[in-house]
Amino acid sequence: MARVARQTLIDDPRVTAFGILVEANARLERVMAKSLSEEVDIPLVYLEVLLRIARSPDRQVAMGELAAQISLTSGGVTRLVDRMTQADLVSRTTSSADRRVSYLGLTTLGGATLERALRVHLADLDEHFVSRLSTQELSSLVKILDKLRAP
Amino acid sequence: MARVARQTLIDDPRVTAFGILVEANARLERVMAKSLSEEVDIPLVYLEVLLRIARSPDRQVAMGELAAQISLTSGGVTRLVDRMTQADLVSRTTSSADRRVSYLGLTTLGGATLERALRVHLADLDEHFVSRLSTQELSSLVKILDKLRAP
DNA sequence: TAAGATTGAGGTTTCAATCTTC
DNA sequence: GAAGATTGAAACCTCAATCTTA
Repeated sequence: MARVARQTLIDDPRVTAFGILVEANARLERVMAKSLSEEVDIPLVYLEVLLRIARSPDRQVAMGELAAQISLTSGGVTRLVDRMTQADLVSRTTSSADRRVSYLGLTTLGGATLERALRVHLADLDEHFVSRLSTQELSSLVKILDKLRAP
Repeated sequence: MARVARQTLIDDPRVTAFGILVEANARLERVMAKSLSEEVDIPLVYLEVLLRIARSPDRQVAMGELAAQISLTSGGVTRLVDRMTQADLVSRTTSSADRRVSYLGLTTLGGATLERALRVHLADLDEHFVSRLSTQELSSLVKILDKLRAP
């Protein structure tokens, strides 16, 4: 019957599974963002940017690469970096090899802010993420999610 | 040493684990959104709303409940529903029991759009989500993420 | 007074067009 | 012409204040 078929479509376990992923992610991001905003006075995306820079070779990232890593468009990253530059957290330097690309680095304040933010973030992760899972569950989760991450 | 400590903080496995969750989620949402936009001409959040309504008792949801489910503020939901009403996908009806609350239901077009969108969405899920995991991995993932979802 | 929803103001992101450099 | 980054316009969301009903 059509009605039964429609019901099945709506409650399809694949749809539900994806929904649970989205919900878990949204909830965690909300919690992390609130905490960072209150205790370090930066939005969550700032931490993501600072972290990507710190983890990059020579602690420098090209704008385009950063855009891909944090899932924003190039225009979005341009403005985001504008704000972070205004706040003296990052600084731009144009590449000497290819003057179209501009590299992003941490300022002194940016490095210090990253460290403060990471301590707050780790406490949040312990409270809302790690403590809810066993060691095995956490490693399974990472292993599985990693398969979903690559293009 | 300070330098070693900082390095460890940046590469802490808990931070990395959360980062992988965010990346996997972002990538999947991007893919799903692109596909829905191209093939059904609706944003991903429209599907989320249509689905929440269809899954609710009597196929009706209060605005506030919807806001909690899809992780938006009440103001955000008001405008989202405005747009969807404009597109004749949903309709508001004020509750007779409590005239402060307004319930959201599917229009005929909304129901048909939901069905079309779900078929596209399921194909995407198979291609980018389900096919990358074993049956066991998928069920593990759901079980683990479910623990991270509750408040 | 409190709860549910809406509105105005402000901030962030996307999309498309543009500018610069290769 | 193509790639990397930026800009203007528009879309969307949040926050706080407001309106309505309980």
